[in-house]
Amino acid sequence: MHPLTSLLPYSNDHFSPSPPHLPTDMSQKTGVHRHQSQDLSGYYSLPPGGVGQITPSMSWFPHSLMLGPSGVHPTGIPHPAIVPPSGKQEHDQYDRGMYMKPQVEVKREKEPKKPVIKKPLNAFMLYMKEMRAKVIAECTLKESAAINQILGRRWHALTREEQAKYYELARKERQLHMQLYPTWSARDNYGKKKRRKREKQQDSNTDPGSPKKCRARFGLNQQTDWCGPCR
DNA sequence: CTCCCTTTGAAGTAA
DNA sequence: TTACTTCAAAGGGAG
Repeated sequence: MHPLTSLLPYSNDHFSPSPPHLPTDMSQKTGVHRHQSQDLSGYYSLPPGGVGQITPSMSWFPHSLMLGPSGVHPTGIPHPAIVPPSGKQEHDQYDRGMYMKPQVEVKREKEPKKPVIKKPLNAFMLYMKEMRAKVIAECTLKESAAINQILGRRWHALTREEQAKYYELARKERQLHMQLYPTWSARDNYGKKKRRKREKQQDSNTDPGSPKKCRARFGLNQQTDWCGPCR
């Protein structure tokens, strides 16, 4: 289970700050302020003097300062978005506990290199995290690309209420992320991944592009052009 | 080793 | 504004 999401009391909608029928997320841009997110302290029972006091200048912080000896954030929330900057940061974070690796204590002399703070997961990503194992078990597939296609279909097959759960969860992830790293921006990770191809995703006629774009272009219903044992 | 693939959604950039 | 791009996860496959 996602160490962060496991903290989120989304088991029910009793808190439901917004109607559950939509991915209502307008609040994040319009209402919520980066330093004073009203409702979060209640959700995560942040100690007074916890993240609420994070100053913009502390947007990134050496683990030695902000994380306890066990790598736990002062709030007690082991946020998984922090990933050691060294080596590959893509396939070894979150549930492997690697984000807790005390990379500063290993090589502390050198400049403490900013820890990589990853993007918060969106609703679909959270859904994938939760359902991936189940799909793999059902389908005997292993390749993530194939699994993700199935998950994409299943995502669309969900009811609005079912999706709303993940939208709500994602909203909280973003809010928590915002509290923990007030000055973080998605821009920070731009260009961190090296891409081999892509270049120019041009020509809309000969190259249909991704299924998503293709469906959008032709107005296809995603349900229709799928078949196979894994539905 | 590292990147690609593949999905959706959030957020960034460029026009 | 609008359109396009990048990155979040994941793990087998490819280079």
